[in-house]
Amino acid sequence: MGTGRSAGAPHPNPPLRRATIADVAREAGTSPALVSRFLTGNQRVSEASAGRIREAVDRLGYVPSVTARNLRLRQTGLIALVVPYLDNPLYSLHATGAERELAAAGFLTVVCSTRTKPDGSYLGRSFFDTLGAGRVDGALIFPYQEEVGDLDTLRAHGTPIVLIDRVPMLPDGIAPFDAVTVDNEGAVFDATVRLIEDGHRRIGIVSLREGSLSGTPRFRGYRKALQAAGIALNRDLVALGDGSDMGGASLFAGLLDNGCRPDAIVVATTLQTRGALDVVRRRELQVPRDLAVIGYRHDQSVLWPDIPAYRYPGEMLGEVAAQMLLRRLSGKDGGDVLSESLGLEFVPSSPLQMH
Amino acid sequence: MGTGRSAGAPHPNPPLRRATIADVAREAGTSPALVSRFLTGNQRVSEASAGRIREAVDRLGYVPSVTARNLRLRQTGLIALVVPYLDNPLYSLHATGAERELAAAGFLTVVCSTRTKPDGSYLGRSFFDTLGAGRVDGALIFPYQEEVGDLDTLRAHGTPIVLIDRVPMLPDGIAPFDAVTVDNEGAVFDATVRLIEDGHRRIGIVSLREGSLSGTPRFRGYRKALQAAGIALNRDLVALGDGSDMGGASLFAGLLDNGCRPDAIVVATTLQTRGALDVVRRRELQVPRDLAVIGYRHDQSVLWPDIPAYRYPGEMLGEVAAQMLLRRLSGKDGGDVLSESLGLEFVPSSPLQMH
DNA sequence: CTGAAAGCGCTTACAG
DNA sequence: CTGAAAGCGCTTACAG
Repeated sequence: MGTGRSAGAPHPNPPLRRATIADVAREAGTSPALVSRFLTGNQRVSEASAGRIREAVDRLGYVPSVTARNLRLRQTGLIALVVPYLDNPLYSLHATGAERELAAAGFLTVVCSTRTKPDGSYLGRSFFDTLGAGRVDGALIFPYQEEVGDLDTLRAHGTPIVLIDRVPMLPDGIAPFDAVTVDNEGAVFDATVRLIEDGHRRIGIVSLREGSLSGTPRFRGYRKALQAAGIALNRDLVALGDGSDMGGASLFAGLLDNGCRPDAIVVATTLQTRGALDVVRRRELQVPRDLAVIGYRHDQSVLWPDIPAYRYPGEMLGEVAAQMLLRRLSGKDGGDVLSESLGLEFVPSSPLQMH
Repeated sequence: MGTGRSAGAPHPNPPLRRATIADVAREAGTSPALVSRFLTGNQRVSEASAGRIREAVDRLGYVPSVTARNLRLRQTGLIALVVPYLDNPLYSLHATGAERELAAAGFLTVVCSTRTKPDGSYLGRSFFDTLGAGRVDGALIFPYQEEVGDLDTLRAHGTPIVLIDRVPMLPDGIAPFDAVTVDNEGAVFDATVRLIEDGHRRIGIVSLREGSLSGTPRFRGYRKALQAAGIALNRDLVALGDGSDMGGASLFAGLLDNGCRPDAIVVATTLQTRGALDVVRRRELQVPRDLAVIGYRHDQSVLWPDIPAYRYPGEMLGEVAAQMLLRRLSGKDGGDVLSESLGLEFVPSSPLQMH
């Protein structure tokens, strides 16, 4: 089953010159200005003119040039969605939500992944300079810490920006950005409290590195919940590190094997949850009998075994961020920085229950 | 854990007028034409001029207007990726592969989903008309049968198109399109042959509706393999229908329950495979002991239980399609229709093996 | 190597 | 309600 290639029939090429607004005006016996007014609907046009223009448009199959319109209006009709990768379901959910909102408002969504998969290399400031050069009307950005300075470069071009998922530490001199964030601290706090209420005391956590943008709030939620219950933090029960499913599997297995004997574990990202469940399955652990596990999930994922989980609101994140950017573009918001935080829904069990 | 909102510090707005090429020319004491020649690198410029222009550019922080350039050059630097949904990993893989290739060639990728999730409604011809109005330089399209006529509308605008995954039936009068397809017939044929070689005779299939663009070649592969082995086709062993994971679960469960007693089943799409595995798990079937199952998978998916599967080359599909479109845009290909078919790799077991 | 001029296809004050 | 004209910011023959 290899890769085939073939070349078949001749390819048709339609080199027809496209009609312009001047052509339409000539055909309708009027001026380009009037045609423009009719088409944009910005000003009244007499019924007689309207009819003739309509006919001319039909006859010539006229479609306005968006590029020319954009040059004149100093806009692009484009919004960039900047994410690390596209093949992570996390980000494709952002794209789904954002694209729907933006399309409804007449914008096209440009996707840009800042790290190309193999070497994880970073596009760098030149990319943001390019984006800022009037290439798009605005940008939805899932930010990495290292990009912060470049984001300000982009903003200096006058491009409105809304951050998605988290807000990086801003150095002095960098004003805050509009942002839609996720309440990871709340979710992990909530998860830990649930486990405590179920009588667990040796509660482990698998999460991202502390000090990282995503890891810090999660760990804080865990710590606060223990603290509130008067349970001492046991470092042996804490496994922070790589966020991939492989990483999650290693960290989770580490907690099982380092002698700390957890009776419950919170896994604080979707990918790590997948990896942890792989360990659970391979070791044939009975959850929650042998061990209680609460994880993270995306909207779509099916978990097995079917543990409770917090649902990352990926699609809504893109949606809300897009709405915020559209509000910003409409100029209706004052000068205040916009900020919104989305909660994670607790899902006791997978939706796919049958047979 | 609800949804919070807040408004904080004042928002900075940088209303600076962007420098134009005329500003640079004035600053450098030369003409816009020369600045343009220097920046595009299209013609020689004296060292003296070059130096002054470089300085002026730096001093003014000049960044060329892509829109103006586009109007003049009658191009957009944009390629559309048109898919049904964005939240299906299938399509986000296309996006990943395509975006990487296109970005390397200096193009931005515009994503357009033709069906909005809730009602499955279709954007329709007007969408393709909009796209064709010089909005993009080309399009990568995952086609639905119902869109075929509209595709020709788009092509009539002169927009180069490459089809992804499959080629719809073209009515008379519609010339064929460049396309990168997937050899689903080969994969299902191969899977069925494997099962036959393992001694199975009552081999069932879960797949998409016959007559559909995706279902027809798969079923053909199944039928041919049986035929080649002299095994009669048993309609009771054939379960074709809905392509979702829910659908796959139902169809698979149907085969188990309709009395036809299959000893092996081919599941011919990724989502259906997920659903089928859900049934396997809930019924605690031992595979392959009780039943041999061969499925489909994406690059990323982890299967449990860990059955053999054919890997859909999603990312490479986007990549190859992008390359084909770029070749077409470069005008290096003659008039022949381009066509390429990608095979599905057989994966005996999941990559995530550990602990 | 360099400049003046035209033009890409629109939209919008400015007059009438 | 309508038209002539200017201009959005580039690039590229056309001259020199």
